[in-house]
Amino acid sequence: MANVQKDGLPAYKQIQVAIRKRLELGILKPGDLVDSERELARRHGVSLMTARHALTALEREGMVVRRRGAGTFVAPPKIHFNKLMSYTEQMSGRGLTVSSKVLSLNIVHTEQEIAARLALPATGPLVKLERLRLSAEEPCAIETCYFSADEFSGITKARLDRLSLFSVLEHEFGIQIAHADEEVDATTADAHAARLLEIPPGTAVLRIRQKIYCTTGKAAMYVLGLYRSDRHSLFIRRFR
Amino acid sequence: MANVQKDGLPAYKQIQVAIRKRLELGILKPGDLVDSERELARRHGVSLMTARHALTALEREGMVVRRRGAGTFVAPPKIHFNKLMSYTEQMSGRGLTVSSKVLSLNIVHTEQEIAARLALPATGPLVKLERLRLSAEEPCAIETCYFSADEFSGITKARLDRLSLFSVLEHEFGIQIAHADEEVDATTADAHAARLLEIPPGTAVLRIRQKIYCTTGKAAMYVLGLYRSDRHSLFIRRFR
DNA sequence: AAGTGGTCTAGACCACGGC
DNA sequence: CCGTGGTCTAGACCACTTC
Repeated sequence: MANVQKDGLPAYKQIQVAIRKRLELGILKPGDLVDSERELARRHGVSLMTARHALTALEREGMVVRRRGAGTFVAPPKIHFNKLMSYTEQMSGRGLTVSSKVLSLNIVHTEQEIAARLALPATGPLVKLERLRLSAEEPCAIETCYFSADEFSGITKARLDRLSLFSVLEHEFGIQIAHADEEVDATTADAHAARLLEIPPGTAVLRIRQKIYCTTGKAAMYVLGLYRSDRHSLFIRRFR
Repeated sequence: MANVQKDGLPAYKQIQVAIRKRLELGILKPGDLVDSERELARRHGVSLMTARHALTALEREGMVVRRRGAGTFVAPPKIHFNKLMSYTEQMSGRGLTVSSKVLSLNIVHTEQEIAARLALPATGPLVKLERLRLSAEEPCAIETCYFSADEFSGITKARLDRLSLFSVLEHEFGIQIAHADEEVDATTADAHAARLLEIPPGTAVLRIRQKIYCTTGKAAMYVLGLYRSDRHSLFIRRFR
């Protein structure tokens, strides 16, 4: 049968990878017509539903646009909508060099509200990791992460200077990150944040509170981020 | 065959409606186990893939959470993630009464950048509709919409005071809205905006620029929104 | 072991777009 | 008209969770 996954990757994801590669190589350019569902199915030796699955997911990422009767087209910009990526991943995907400075890393017992959001005991020990994110040597964002100290012990300061927190969690702790629910609003930088971000106090910044879930359905991490609004926009795609 | 759509609604959407109704009636509460794919398929007389489609889409809206091996559960909050809704629709969905005040409604020829974003001629006539959005008599947002004056002529000031712009476009102009690409950032209210929103100048506000597309793939409208950050949060769900 | 979601097949008909 | 995406069938096996 053709549905044997000889490698670990499902067929529909392999199709996505193939399309993404054609985009990176410049074979496909924005506006171009992507192979139709039937064409993809034939070429990859899969059924229509599988080829369809690949394209539908790519559309939700904003990579392609599908139009009934017309075809599937490569979307204009190179922005990944609705794609959960760590700061490191997002920025390096745009060719920007990023670095992080760990401002503080300690264990707290007093953040009852955040512990509750992670469905942990109110006084449960939490790792609180505060990092300043820099891109091209300029401070851009402050991210404060909270996660269970019991589950993720041994996260060292040294690692997080260069590695993505996501990759550390995924590779070294075997966590599979599934999705994040985010609350976005605007606020003004207080004195502390303004000094770190090198902006005047009272400047508007984008605030994002993330609750990150893993595939088991558990909330694994809570992140509070403050982003310089002159350096950041959030791109999202919403469907009717 | 069972796949005849005797009414206009596809089977998978009918299943969604049924689940949503059970939630509204209180039969289903957050945390509850939703019918499994097989159960839904049997009950609605559809195939597994169709029942599955219904649940998958509900998950992307944040209404349910799916866990392999365990089941599908009703998600805790009552927030619709990633669901494109007009201001009117969003607010009335939360039981808030909204009203709009049309600040200006005229035709402009000078907004070249916005015309370009809508793929219209640079000097093409654009309807510029500026509205103040109020919720419970309090000013909450300023929304400035731009759309082609040629295509959408006859939009009257009177209608837009109470009707959703989306519903006017969809019902009276036969437009089917498909999705919106949005750019979100933070900025400070200038004197004009601050006066209208009744906040001190310099307050941080959430700025959302929307490009709204219809099912034909055409960009139908461009919207610039300024939202009081003490009254608004944007909720989104992103996937890995 | 039983039940769940995740992937997949090999077809089908429909609605729509462009020629 | 033909090709496209949108919906749908009636099954199948796998990986996983729960008991």
